[in-house]
Amino acid sequence: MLNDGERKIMTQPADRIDEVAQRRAVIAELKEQGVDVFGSRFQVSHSTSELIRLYDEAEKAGTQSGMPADWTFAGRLVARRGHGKAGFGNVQDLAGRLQIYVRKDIIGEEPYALWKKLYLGDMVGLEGQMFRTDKGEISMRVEKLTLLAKAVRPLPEKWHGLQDIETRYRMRHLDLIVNTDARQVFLNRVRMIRVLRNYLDDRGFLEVETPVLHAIYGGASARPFRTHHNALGMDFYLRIALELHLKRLIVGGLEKVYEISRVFRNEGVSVRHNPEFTMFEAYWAYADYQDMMNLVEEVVGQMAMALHGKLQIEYQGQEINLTPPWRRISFRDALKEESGIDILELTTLEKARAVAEEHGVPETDRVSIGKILDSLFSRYVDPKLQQPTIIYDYPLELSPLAKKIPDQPLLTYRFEGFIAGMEICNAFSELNDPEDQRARFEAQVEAGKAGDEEAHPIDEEFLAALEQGMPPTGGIGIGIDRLCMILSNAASVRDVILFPHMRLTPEMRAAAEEEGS
RNA sequence: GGGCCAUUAGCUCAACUGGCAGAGCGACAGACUCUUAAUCUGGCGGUUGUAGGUUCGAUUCCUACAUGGCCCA
Repeated sequence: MLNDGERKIMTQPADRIDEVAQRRAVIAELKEQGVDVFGSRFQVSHSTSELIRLYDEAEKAGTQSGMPADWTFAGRLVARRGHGKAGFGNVQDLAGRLQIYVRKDIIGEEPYALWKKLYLGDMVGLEGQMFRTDKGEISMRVEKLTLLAKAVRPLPEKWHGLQDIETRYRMRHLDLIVNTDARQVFLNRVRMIRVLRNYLDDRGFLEVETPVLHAIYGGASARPFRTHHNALGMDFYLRIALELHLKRLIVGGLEKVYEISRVFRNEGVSVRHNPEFTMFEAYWAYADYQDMMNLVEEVVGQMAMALHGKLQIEYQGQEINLTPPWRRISFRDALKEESGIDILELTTLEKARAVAEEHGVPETDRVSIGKILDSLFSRYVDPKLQQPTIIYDYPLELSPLAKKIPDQPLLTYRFEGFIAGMEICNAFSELNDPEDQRARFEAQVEAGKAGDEEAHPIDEEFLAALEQGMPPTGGIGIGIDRLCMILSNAASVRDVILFPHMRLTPEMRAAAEEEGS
């Protein structure tokens, strides 16, 4: 199978060989000379930033002349400036970049010839002596140069870098090499999740793993993906939430559990939606939704401190203040304030539909009171919730898994947290009355029959667990991707997902069809 | 699902009203032992997203499609 470069060579005269072919030719030449072009283990003694810091400290102590000449580091050659018998380069590792100074009279004839045959993008290991150049840059004077891997493909342009958004998502490795801010986002993400784990582990929560393949989907309002198990001869759904299995563990006496993992929702892709995304859910026996409000405020605050060292962060040009407590307002009051609609007056589907029509709710959303309320709320209230806000006491119709408020038959102990107009968490005092839960499931089935495609079916296994007796429990789910957007100032969810889902390119589709036939 | 915009050299981008498709970087050949977007000299590099249409002539105008982006639902 020919690659693009090779295909081009065959249609071009010999003096018009493209860059990839040139690089392949050099690799062949080096192999001929016995050079290990794709090297093996290399002992790295320091990172670039450590080397710079250590030299800087030695200089301040006046001991730099006694520094060892056998320190090593490794990385990708990202810039090079030649001078005939000497040259400078910049080598990048995860920690940063370090300038290297390569002299023929130091490393020798043959190694210098190898240096001349290096391309931008090649992976190298360096050993040498730290020093400061006349222009003042801490650098390594290379004593030994080891080729660790040749790059067949060139890097994106060094000054403007990789701008093309599509290529950044499809070829994330290039994005990570070239765009330091992209790399920073994913380092932020790692740190965020570490903070979250530490927070929960410190408080005695158990991290567990529950099935991804579900015979019956539930725990959220969403359309599922379907897949098939050949040996069992049955269809499965990819989970849309972690909720129901985790609550079964609460019934089982695990008391405090959490899971951080992928869920799948069969919906469109957008700036805020990827079909698979990372969900965090925690359940805490004997607690309630008030405890969950404190939890989310604390943990998000700790994340912000870990990433930015403060609770005031900037998101898309506006300052967001994450200092607890966040503004708290009930669902009813929030909707009334922004639209004048009082949810307690929408007691029948007819009344709700009339209001919905009046406010221009699309017909497809007018299938149930729940859907209508959801639609009205998203339109009038969501965009107003820029500063962190907790919206509490959600309508019953929207909350099939939350406990009712005793003297408010239409409301539940449920809240959602919003930042920058985005829903970032969803929590409730969990419904633990199995009879009530069965009735809620049945209402979902009715909503499904009425055309709500996001309604879910009855889960008998879950009900059997509830019938065993579940302690009163507080539960919460946090969408990690959106929180990462906010904490990393990313406009699109695709900027915080390493490999966001994209349509097939025509070439990929052709290859897939060939494979399938 | 609807609207708008984009797609030109490996990368980042130009090309006036329809009239010979250009530049910078990278890569190639050469010079250069403190440069850092190194510099200097020389040559190379194109199915203008795909398929049609209008035209003497299309990167440019029209249609459809593909991919991406933005806005709306």
